[in-house]
Amino acid sequence: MAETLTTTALTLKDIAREAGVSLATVDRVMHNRPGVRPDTVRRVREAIERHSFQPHVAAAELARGRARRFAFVMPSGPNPFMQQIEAYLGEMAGWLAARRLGVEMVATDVFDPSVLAASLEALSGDYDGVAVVALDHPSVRAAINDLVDAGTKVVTLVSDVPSSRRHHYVGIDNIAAGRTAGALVGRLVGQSSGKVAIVAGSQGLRDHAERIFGFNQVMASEFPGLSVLPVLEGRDQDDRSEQVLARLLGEHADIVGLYNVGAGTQGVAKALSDAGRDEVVFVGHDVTVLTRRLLLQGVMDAAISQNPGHEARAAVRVLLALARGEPILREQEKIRIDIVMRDNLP
Amino acid sequence: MAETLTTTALTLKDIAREAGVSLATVDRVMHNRPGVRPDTVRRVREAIERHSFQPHVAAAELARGRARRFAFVMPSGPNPFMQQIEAYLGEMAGWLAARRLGVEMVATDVFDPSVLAASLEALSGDYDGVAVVALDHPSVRAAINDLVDAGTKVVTLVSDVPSSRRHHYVGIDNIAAGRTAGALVGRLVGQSSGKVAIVAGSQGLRDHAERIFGFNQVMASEFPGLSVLPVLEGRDQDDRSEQVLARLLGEHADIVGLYNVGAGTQGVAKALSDAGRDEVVFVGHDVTVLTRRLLLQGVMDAAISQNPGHEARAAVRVLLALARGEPILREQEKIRIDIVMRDNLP
DNA sequence: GGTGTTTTGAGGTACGCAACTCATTTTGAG
DNA sequence: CTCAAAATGAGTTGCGTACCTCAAAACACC
Repeated sequence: MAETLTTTALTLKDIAREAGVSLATVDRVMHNRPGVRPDTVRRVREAIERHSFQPHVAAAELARGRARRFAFVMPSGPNPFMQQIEAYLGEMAGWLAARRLGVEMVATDVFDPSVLAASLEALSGDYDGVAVVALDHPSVRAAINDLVDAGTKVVTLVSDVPSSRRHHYVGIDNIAAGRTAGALVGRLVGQSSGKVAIVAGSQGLRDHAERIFGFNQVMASEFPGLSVLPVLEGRDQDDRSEQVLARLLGEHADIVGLYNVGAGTQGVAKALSDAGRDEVVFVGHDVTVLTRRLLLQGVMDAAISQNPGHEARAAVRVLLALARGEPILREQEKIRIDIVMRDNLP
Repeated sequence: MAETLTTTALTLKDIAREAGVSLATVDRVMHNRPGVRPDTVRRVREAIERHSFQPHVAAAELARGRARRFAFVMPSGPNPFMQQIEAYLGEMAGWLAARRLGVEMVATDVFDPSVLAASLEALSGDYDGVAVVALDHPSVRAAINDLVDAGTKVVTLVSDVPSSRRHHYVGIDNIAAGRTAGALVGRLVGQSSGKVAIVAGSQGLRDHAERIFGFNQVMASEFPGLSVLPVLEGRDQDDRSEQVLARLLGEHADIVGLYNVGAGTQGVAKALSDAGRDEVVFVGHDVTVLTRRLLLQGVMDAAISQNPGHEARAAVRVLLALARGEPILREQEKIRIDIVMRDNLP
């Protein structure tokens, strides 16, 4: 009836006795320190295995004394999504303090590879872990690898650098996000013909490119009657997004769907309403004060969201687990693609 | 440029010096032990506030010695959702062991108030925390309150008992879930007239009743052209759900939408396909092996999901935070209503 | 057998806090 | 002013690990 999921209550001392060695030797084995004969190592390892011994995380943490420092390298300038991440880190202040974790924000121009790389290099040695919103570029990749080689734990946040040796990526699968957007636009349009517009920040950004790729995939295979117009680039700015979209709306009277890949949402919404085209199915990204209002007003039909709070917390937890040498709860740290409509606004 | 979010590195000793008292007195204040003058209490509290001092969680955990025990009271019998929760707890085994947390599963008949109440009473005194999938019934409420009075931390899981004094509810807002289902059915149907069917387990179950309420709310206000048929009760069983739905489909040729509130999904799907009505928009709950397949096949159009892994982990984290007297990260522990379609299947 | 090197044992300290005891000081009532 | 009660100080122990030193033992090599 009552089934226990955990067992351990042993200490290092028990392992030492079990393996017939002293505490010091067990300690050497546990931390891969030299000076233990291979045969002895094996005996100790076996004793650990046999009881599936786990060091008491509280004791380990206390014993090491030294506090840990993490750095979050984020875009400078006003970006609502990043501000939310920062805000959530602020909310964790108590949690962090109780664990003697120091988290520092480092603002930099993440869109300039050399500047970003320099910022990363500057962190070397001072931090136990670094979370970075990274551009995928050779010099950035090299900077990340240098950090890793120096023993710093590195996670990429929101935007990945898969070719680097970063330990983990905390963010969504952007191709799947684009596919989801495509499925939503297609389904919500609910008719078999018409045109669909895409507004992106830049096709040079990895995440935007991936989203567009996924979007087109679904449109082509599942909604062949809908024709996708060439991608507009709004540089994630409101005014520019508004201009390019307004022109497009003027040229095509039969636009029935719109996918806004990045930011600049305010401008997109304005172009739509100024043109009197509120009936166009409008799917965008992220739940912010603005998109929340647009959803409630019915201007936006759905938002694809990656929970910034979850990303912030996941990044911290992953860095901490990496630093402690603990396994990562992959399922927990996976960032899900949320579909947010008016009625499930968080 | 680099902005620090945390400060603390103080110890109890520093607070004692700061307040001009001894360690013993600080300890008395921290743990609300008697024998300290109100004025002294104030001085110590102020010193703690001033530096926003937080006890080192690792040191505190280590010092208390005793391991913590939590019990999960779950429905007996095969229930995929509950099995998933149990599985996720299993995945946390290492995490739990490293923190010397014992988690035990207690299977019981949660649908029988007296049996459930008795199971809860039996736990009294043995556990630091209890998570329970609870029926909302006076005797269950009383049992929960008794546990709380005995100092045990109690969280309700999946299904709440709001009238009890449980410390926390880990689960979704079921009215909002129903509203979300309504919005999806309405939008995906994409036409202004037709009938919509509802299959529920029982209208006596709190969560089902709430979902139906939310669903009807949205249908009435936003999709007046769609008429909702009387609720079918399938007792969460496949065969019964299939029978009642098959009969209804025979009676109404103009059913365009279907909301399956609880389990019995297999039967619902079978009734639909046997009747050759695959075009009906079908929205249900939870991502299981079955619903995943149905979504991929296009039989189901969307699933409203509450992440069971998140619920399991949140319950453990909340119980631990409660037991330690730590604040709860509400944003983190809030269970979101996920909309899952084919392209964002987790 | 002697020498030098590697491996191991033994032991200690520190980490920050909880929980406790016991002695001492302060306070307030009579 | 006295005495008991209340308040406070001082100190101890233990939690399980990390990290360090020093000495002893085992070993390899000539």
